[in-house]
Amino acid sequence: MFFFTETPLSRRYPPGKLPEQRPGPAGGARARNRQQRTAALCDAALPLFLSRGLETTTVDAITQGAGVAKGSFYRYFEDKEQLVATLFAPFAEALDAALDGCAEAIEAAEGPAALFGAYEALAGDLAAAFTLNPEVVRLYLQEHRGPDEGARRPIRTLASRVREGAISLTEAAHARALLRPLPPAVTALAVVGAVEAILAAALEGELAFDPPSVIQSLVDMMLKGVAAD
Amino acid sequence: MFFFTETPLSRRYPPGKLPEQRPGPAGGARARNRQQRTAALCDAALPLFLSRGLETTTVDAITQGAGVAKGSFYRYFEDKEQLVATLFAPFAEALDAALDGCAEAIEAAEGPAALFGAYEALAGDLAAAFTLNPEVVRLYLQEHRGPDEGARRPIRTLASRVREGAISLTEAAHARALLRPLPPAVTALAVVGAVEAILAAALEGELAFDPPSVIQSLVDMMLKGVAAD
DNA sequence: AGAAAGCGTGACCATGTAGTCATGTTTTTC
DNA sequence: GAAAAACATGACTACATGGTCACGCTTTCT
Repeated sequence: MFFFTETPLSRRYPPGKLPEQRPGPAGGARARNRQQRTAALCDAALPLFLSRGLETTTVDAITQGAGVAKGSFYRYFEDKEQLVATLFAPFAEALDAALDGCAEAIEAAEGPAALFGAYEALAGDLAAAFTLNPEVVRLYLQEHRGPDEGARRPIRTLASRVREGAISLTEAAHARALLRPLPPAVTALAVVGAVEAILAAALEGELAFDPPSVIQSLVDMMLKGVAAD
Repeated sequence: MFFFTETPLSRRYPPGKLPEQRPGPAGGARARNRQQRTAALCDAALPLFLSRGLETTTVDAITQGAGVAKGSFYRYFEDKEQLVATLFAPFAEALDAALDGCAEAIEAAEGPAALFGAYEALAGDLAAAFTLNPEVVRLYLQEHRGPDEGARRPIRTLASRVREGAISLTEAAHARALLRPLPPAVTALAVVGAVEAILAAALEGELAFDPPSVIQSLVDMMLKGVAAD
């Protein structure tokens, strides 16, 4: 029954940097240790990124937080950018899966009911991805419009995928006459922006409503604003 | 006719730091010089903030960009935070005026037509404020969700005012039964988020439509989604 | 006019940071 | 079991940055 006790794959951080000649056997001491150290560094970095900002957080602060020596950081990561990429990898993977799944479901859908079902499934998948590690989502919301430089690059890449995915799904809905005759890009970006703003406020504890009722209101509002009659 | 050649007051940066004993006569050499230097530093800082980020931009880079010695920065500003506050002052002033004006117009409004007029006027005022200095708006969009620390503090303060203003205006509309029965805070934040997302995309040149048609689509979408039938 | 305050400059200092490396230990591989 | 590779550590280097300051010039004020 070991597979029940394993962390779900999508929560696991991938390795950042691998040794050339002797990475060690899978499941061996080195692999286990690598996983543990990688996770310790990422988990120590995340709250620091949130409280001080991505660029102003130092490698020293991260290693101190993780309780390891500075040299260890550079054994497991090339630099801060690679750590950030690692930190976002599980979320990025879940997001891609959700977007791809929705695109396929739309492709296969026959009637409007199946189409709405595809979007509903997407919303559910996204909610699950957010719940996986909400702090990572907070970091995304905090940094995703900053300059595409250095450690922020992986976040900007993710932001591009979000925008492009939203636009392409909106175009699919538009092509099936599910939406009012507005430019799909405008519709998509407005919806993404609205969701992100609500999400940011909710994650900061600035919304005095329980999540289900907020989601209900948001979906209601967006359908009215965006969907064809 | 000198008042026609003056820069509009709202475009002028206020002084950052003032000398204690001899600030000099208004309109005198010192006042003129102070204005010029303050503006040069702010104008040099803005593009650097946009390309490198607020926190990673150094005082050295700013003074080099402005073509002045480092010591001059510290004569006119306490630190980077005060420069940022100065940079946003004209925009913050215009925003406050627009919000206050709208609140007053709502207070005085008798019928729904006057209310919609108030919101239209707000939209116009905001558009004017954005046009005043779009790069400042870009910087706001880039940084407004970062940690409320150091140089970013003035931007976070502005962001709070935006949120609070939007919520309070939405509550006013809600109280007059202009909106569908959704929580005003959710409605307000969603609208602000949608506008900000579209604005960000437009300012980055990522929207292949002319501004008027985008605004038309956005208003259309939001009214349908938010307004009572 | 002359004293006092403000201004402009860039060298300078103290501090903090990214990244390296020599050393000793553990794991892998054969 | 022994050689080679990987690992953990923290001192160390090289450099960048925030902020200061002494000096010479300009403006203000009386």
